Amino acid sequence: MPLRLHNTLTRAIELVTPANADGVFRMYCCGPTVYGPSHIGNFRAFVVQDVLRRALEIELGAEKVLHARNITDVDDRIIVQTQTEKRSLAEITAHWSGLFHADCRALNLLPPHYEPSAVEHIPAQVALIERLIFHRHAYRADDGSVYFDVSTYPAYGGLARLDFTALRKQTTNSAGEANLADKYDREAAADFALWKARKPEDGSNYWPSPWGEGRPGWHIECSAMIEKIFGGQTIDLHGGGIDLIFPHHENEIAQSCCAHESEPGYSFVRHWFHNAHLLLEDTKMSRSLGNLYTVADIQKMGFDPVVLRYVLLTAHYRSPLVFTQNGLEAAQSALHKLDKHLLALALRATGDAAKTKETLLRLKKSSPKALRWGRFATAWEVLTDDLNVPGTLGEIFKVEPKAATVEQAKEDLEGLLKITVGVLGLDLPLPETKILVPDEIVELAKQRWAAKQAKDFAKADALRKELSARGWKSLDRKDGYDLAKE
RNA sequence: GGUGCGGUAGCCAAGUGGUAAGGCCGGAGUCUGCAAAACUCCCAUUCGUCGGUUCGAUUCCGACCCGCACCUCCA
Repeated sequence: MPLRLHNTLTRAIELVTPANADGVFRMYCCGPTVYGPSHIGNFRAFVVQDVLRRALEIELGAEKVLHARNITDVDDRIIVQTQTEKRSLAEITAHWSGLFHADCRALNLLPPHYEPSAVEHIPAQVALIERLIFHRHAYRADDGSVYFDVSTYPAYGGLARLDFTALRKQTTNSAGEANLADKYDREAAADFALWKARKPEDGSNYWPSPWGEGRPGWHIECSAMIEKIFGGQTIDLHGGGIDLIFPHHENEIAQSCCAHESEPGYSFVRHWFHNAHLLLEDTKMSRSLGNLYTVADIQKMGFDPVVLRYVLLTAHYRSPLVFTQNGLEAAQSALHKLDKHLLALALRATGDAAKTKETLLRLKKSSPKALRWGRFATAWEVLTDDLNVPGTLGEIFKVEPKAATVEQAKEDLEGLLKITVGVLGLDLPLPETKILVPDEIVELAKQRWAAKQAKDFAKADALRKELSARGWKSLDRKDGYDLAKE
């Protein structure tokens, strides 16, 4: 079955296919604003987009997918930081984007083919704003800021399906606060900034423009970078968190469509792909609320990032997902189970325990598209229905790791690797975790093993209790033992 | 208030007009001195509530209750 996905624009499940004659699928995803650590809720979006990309590469071939994800490195909050921390914008954004990339690697995210920076695309943004002013979709305010005139784009609100006549009359926002329209020098509350005029508190963070010094507004960067990277043609898919539907993506549509109004039939994006949020105790995880966890926090809790990746995939991408410690533990156990299935199939396929590791490594290095599905074809079928990852996981576990024949084991081994590592990006098996054992624990364990060898079970049991009191346990084998934390 | 999404076992979570996938936890057993690991088996007469349509609804329709999100900082 070809891949089908929910499209926010039409609210329907649609086939995702490349529109262009070259057969290349072009996707753009809104990336992080690098003013602080990215949290695991941010990564839900990037993990989901990564699975989509991998699925597209399976379907179309890796060379037929182009993926762009921007870095927002100019923004009000970053500029405030340059002043409070007395560091340059470049210094701050380099620091946080470096950490972001490290987290991406830890989560096994494929690097995008393009990773444009907003600061590096200021001329492209200025050029786009000029086009909008030329076509009378934007106006310069007295202070030198430029705003998009929403009233010139009748289709505005189409993505979010908001009623703008009602919205304009609204005098309070969701929190019951007064509408902030008057704070800005714009003609209508719905108008949004394309260019923000320089203010004294901006420090050295301003750029020249035909309207005076200042900096670009947020929404224009994506429109400009998409234009630049993909040559102004319609792109196949645009992704982001559900919170970006309005106003960010709504505004992008308005900007890009108005800039192209001289081209009849122009469409900006064919398919809009939005994921629901990660929640913490029924509340959205967000930087402003301060209720966030980072990838580093998860590692400090003793979990490998692949466990987090699994957790982020346990709910369908359009459903909210509540993050809990319990969820991490369940994910770790489930991954362990998959790991066992993988080893069982590899052992059967190779018939030789010594060869399994080497075989697994070799298969993992090969292109996922080249691998066979075996009995995991149904898992893929389920995935193609709107990226139903929970359903896919169910299908994966339904396949008994006992293959009927060696040939089937070989095929299944490829299939299991293809779906888990190749599509879901769950890089199994789990790396063996190295644990530091205190000397006193090592000594107690030695004594216990000696007592056990001497068949002094009373002493051995007493020592096991000693170990337990210190939080450790001995896992005995025939020829020795391992130590583990209880 | 407007708009949208959702309420499925102890927890997480798919799904379908024909009688409930899967994961975690838990229980029983096999095997080991013990413990663990591993393996086998068990674990929702029921899908928020109340009505309706239907031979039949968890699945469709209506009402209601509850939760979450968005309504110009947000992945």
